[in-house]
Amino acid sequence: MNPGSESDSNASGRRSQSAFALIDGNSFYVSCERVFNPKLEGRPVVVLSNNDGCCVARSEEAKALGVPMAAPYFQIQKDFERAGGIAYSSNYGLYADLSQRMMSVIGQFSDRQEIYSIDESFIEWTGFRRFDLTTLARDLRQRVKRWVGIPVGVGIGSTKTLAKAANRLAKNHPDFKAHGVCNLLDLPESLQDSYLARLAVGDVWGVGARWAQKLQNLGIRSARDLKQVDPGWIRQHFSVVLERTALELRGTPCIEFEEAPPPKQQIISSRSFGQPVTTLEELTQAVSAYTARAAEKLRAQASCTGALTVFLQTNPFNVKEPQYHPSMTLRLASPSADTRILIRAALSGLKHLYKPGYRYQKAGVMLLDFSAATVEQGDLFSAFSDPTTSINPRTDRAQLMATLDQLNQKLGRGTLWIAAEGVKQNDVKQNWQMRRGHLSPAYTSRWDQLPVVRAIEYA
DNA sequence: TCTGGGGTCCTAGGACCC
DNA sequence: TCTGGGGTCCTAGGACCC
Repeated sequence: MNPGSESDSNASGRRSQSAFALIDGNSFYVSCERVFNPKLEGRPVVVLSNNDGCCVARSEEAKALGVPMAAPYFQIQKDFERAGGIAYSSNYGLYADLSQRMMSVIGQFSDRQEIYSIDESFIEWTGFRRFDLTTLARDLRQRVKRWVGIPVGVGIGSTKTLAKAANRLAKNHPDFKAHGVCNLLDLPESLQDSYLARLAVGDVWGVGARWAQKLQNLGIRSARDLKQVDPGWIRQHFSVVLERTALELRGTPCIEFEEAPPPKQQIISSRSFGQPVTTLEELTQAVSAYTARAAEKLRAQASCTGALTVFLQTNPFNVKEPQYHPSMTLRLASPSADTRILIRAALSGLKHLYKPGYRYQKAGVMLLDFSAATVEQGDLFSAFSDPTTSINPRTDRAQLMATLDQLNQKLGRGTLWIAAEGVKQNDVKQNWQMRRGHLSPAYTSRWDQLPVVRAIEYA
């Protein structure tokens, strides 16, 4: 673009400017719980991480009570409940389902959508010149609320970072809060800047706690300050990543819009245990279950893995106990996505790592070094069929895994599993399985837990 | 007693190659 | 006294995101 061209030099240059909107669900997990439980409206509500550990979502009322993000629940439980607060265990099945519905409604408002996380989505509105984007955003909000039941905020700007900033303002700034929409493109640059000046530098997308502190020490306190610093200087003193953020604040798009997420380069499956675990037998079950989960994800993106890391961990918060945090990476003879092969490798690693006498708090597996399933490399010694049978180990294996996935998808996770994952005795949970003491029903994904509507009789 | 579970990108330094 | 230059790959660590 010519430096002197209108859209480049003109501060408010709306003419051919790109336009992005960021839409996100307000306190998303809490809002999901509220959809089917309207009694929660107006009350302090938090949703907890796995094992009912930390508060990962807070309603406005809970924030007003001073519950910090990621607060360990056991530390605040007493005060919170005394103040009328309610806590829920994470019900990911429910949140994932409502997320899909929300995303598909949002997708009706543009042909370019990037689903950025379970509760956030960018859409591109570049070239929507005949629309008033603020009005369009309000329509979007209404439709999501009416059709899905989730309240959302919308921020609009000429780059993804500015759309993020606008979204922040839409939620927190009194000028926008009422309508939940902030459209920076509608404002002259001087006014934009005065709003950016109200946004702490640490609230800018891409600026974490570390950099925020360092920036503040240098006198760069707001989004506007960061916008006005020379990007080259930022690159020198921080990194090319933060330089891009600074450029984005100036209206220069540097961050790709990704309609289709690229395949993952690594897959992790790990969990903290419901209770400390000491025996190899329990660890074997847990590691097998996590490996099965990781293998399922691997197949879902049509990859094979060439290597796998197993790790164990004692509770790092328990400083009085002896700590042990070993890991081991195993290479497979040839890339695979077969749960049985992966479990075998993981368990052989586990046997090396396991030492009795520790109270283990967490275990996990990581898959790395992926290749496409379609170009799976044969192994000279196993690729040939046993001449006495008609079994082809490679294709039959893929078919078996596909059948496993189909059944578990159709009939629910846990319909078919590898015996090494263990068997519940009389429906009693194994120690390693996570605690979920405050779980709401799977309203939308289980027949036996559908919400029931009772007729109300009027006198 | 109880403290989440995923991911990505960038950089620096060392090993190694021609 | 003088002691190449350019490249790739891998790993660890540090930052960030939700």
